Formats: sequence, C-alpha cells, structure tokens
Amino acid sequence: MANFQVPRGTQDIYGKEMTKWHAIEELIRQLCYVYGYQEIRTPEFEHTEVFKRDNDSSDVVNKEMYTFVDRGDRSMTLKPEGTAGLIRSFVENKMYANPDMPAKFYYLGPCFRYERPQKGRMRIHHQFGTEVIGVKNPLIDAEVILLGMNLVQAVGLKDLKVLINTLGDKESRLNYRDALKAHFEPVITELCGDCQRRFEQNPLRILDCKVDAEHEALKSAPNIHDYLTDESKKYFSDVLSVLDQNEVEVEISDRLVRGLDYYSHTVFEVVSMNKEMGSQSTVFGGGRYDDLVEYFGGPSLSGIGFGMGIERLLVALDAENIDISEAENFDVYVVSLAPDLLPTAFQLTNFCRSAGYRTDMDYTGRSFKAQFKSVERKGAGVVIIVGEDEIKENKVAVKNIKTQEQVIVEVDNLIEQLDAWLGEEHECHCGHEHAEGEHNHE
RNA sequence: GCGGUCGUGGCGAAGUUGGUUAACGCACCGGAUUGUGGCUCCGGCAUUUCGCGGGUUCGAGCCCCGUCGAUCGCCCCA
Repeated sequence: MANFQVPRGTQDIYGKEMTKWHAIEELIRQLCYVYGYQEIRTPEFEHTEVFKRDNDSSDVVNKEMYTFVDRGDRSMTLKPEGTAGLIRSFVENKMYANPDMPAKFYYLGPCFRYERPQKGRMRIHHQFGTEVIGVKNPLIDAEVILLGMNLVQAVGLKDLKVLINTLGDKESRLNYRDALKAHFEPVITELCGDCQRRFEQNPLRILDCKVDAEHEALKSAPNIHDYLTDESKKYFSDVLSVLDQNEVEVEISDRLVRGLDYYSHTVFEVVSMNKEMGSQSTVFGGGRYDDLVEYFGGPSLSGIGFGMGIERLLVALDAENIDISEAENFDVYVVSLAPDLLPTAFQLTNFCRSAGYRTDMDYTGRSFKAQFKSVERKGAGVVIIVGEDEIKENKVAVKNIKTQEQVIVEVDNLIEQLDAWLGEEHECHCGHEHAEGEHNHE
C-alpha cells in the first residue's frame, strides 16, 4: 500500500504553528538588521566534500548525512549544518576582499540529518545561524553570543544557561590531546566501546561520555586549561570579561567540546534547564574556527558563529508555557442574507481588499447564524451585511463588532466608513516597512 | 544504530479475563430564533470503522506476527 504519511522525522507546519514561525522569523530579521548581519542563502545541497572534510570524526558528517548521486554521477549531500556551505560561498565569491571586516552573516533554513527522531530532533530541522568572519577579537566572540541571547530573550525564554569553554589554538589542543592519550592509555580497556573509538579519533570527546562519567579516569582527567598556551589563555579570559561587562552570565564547562571537529578557542552552548526539554536541551551552540576559510582555499581568516534550532526553540517555549502565536485577525467579513446576493458580496469583498483591508466572506450561503460565527472565529472587526432591501438603494449595513454600532451606508462611502473604524489600527498591519522607531504603539 | 511505552472521528478521550448499536466531551452543521453571533434547548455528526498488512478464533479495537509512525531513555546534536 502506498505510504502517504509525511516521512519519518519531518512535519507539516501550518495554522497556529505557522504564526509562531512567522513571529520568530520576524524577530530574527529585525535583530540581525539591528546588529548589521546580512542574510545569506546557500544551496540546500552541496558537493559532498564541502561537508565531509578530511579526518572529520563527527557523527553528523560520518553517519547522518543525506548523500545521493545525481544524474550527472556527482555525489551530493543535503546540508546537515550551515557553516560549511557558508564558508565555501564566502571563499568562492571572494567576499574576503571586502574592506570592512569582519563580514557578518546570518542564515535561516532547513538542515537534514538522518537520525532517529525524538522531540526536538528532526530529520529536517531549521536553523537560524550567524557567522562572523575576518576579525579575531574577543569582542566578536561576545557579540555573537549576545546576539543569540538577545533573540532567545526577545522570544521570552528565561530558564537558560550559557555554557562556555575554550579549546585553545592548535598547539594547545595537540598538547592536551597527548596528555589525554597518556592519561587514558592504561585504562582504555575499562571504558565503553564508544570511548575506545574516541580514543583513536578524538580523545577530547571521551570527556563528555555519559556511560563512563563515573569512571575514576574521567574524574581525574587532565584539564584543558592546564595545557593552553599563554595566548589562548588570555584570549579566553578576555572573552569572559567582555561577556561579564555586558551582563551575560556564563558557566565555564571544561568538558564542553562540541560535535563538529573544526572548532578552536571559544565554544559555547546555550541549554534549557527545563526538564520537559529532555535530552535535546541545547537551544543554540557554536564556536570559533581558525582553519575553515583556509581549508576552502581562502586566506587565513578566523570565524565564529552559532546554530540555533527553531524546532528546539519552539519546544523550549512550550516547556515554559510561552505562547507567541499570533491571532491574524481579519479586518472585515462580508455576510449575505440570501444566496443570490453572493456575487454582490464578492464585489464588495474585493472592493475592501483593494483598499488594503484583510477581508473574507461567506461563499456558501449558510445560515445567518453560522455566518456570524465565522465573523467571531476570524476575529473580524467589522461586518458588512448585504441585504436585499438596502442593496436596491445601493446601500449596505456595516456593523462595528467592538462597539456594536451599526450604520447603513452608500456603497460608495463604504471605504470611508471602514477608514473611520479601522483606519488607525489598520496602518500597523499594512505590511509596509517601517523605519526603526516608528513603532510607537504597544 | 540500541532499549522501553504507545497509535480509536477534525481534536481530547472511554472501551482489558476477546461477543457491539464503537461511550462521553470539544469543535462543526441544522432547527427552536424565516434579516443580526457569543447563553439555553432539540437534532445531526467514525456511511464494513479503531495507523497499515497478515494470522489465531464461531467471533478482535481488544490476542499473535510483521510494518509504518509518535514518544521516552541511550547515542548524537540544533
């Protein structure tokens, strides 16, 4: 039998849920505008090698990618994350030639990962992400975190914690890696299978293993902070002090290493403390990368960014009982008192729409009572009642739902009446771009 | 990829030592109220139908197998 269900780990988004997405997307665009980050849209799929880089050990890249061969025999991959494609584009379009560094970007779109779905973990999920490339300065690290926190606060989340750590520069990491290997070598057979694999590929990841968390060797493991070069140490403490100056509370987590292999220096993760988030508690996370731009053939430039899961954000909002859905009420609803008046009602509807009023009508000739129920459901502020007697004189009844006031007006004066009742409020829903500061209502 | 729980109308949800006409609530539609909604009352609302496909049985929403999906934990991450 044909399977017409949505594919596993994907969803249809519509109705009330859609209005939440609109609200979030609007906040994102506003915020990025204020911060001066420009939107960039890179393809939903890329050549596989854009994502699968040499000696990458992460699961995202090695086990979860949607990879396929296209009709031209090329290996393509649906993007599992936002950074790689963006850096590829940055280099390919020579955006490093921009005299005003750093370059600041944001993106918003779907990511694809073949995983076993859970709440807050989808095979298609949407990420809002930022990347700032070209200037390596603790101020930038702080700015990126600030931007993310601003969004999360604008949306109303409270129950959050900012975890931060540093992986240091390459030299620091190599030293630390050697120290870890030396430390775990004698006991490696006592650790879980995953850890034995990590020992070879990326020993840093043994540190946040939950299976072996209680093992003596993990508790006594060397700390990254003892292996940082002076420069790396200073960079991290500068990041912390900038965050402190700007009133971002953070928790230093020396076991935070993150899943993608390209990070260096600052890494961070903002997690929800709410229990209902379950094991998918990271709302956004990211870090700095020193070698990625060069890897893609560009100059040696450092960058930093984060990815934020929109689905996760929505789960977190739910967990904290925050409803950001929007009513999307109608301005006008046109009611007809007899089925043969429907064409006239339709003309009036279009008349109102041309004037910019969000208008709907009854197309089915239902009972008057049923039509009025629609008025309520659609949240219309004004009802136009098309009746036989009035229409003969080219008039209609117009009722203001809020005040219950009802008048009979000439069709020619209809819009005038709507302007009088809805005019002021209406300006705010016109969809035109307002300059910042013009939004004085609220 | 591993383990547990679950899947009944648009939604919520009864239904278990397998015997039926598949409760109830919300929403929706019609009427009481033939041109003015939100309250009340009356009526309608799963047309072999209980995610899908097989099996056991005289008989299955309830039992068995498979499959698809959701969910929780692990893993991983946004």
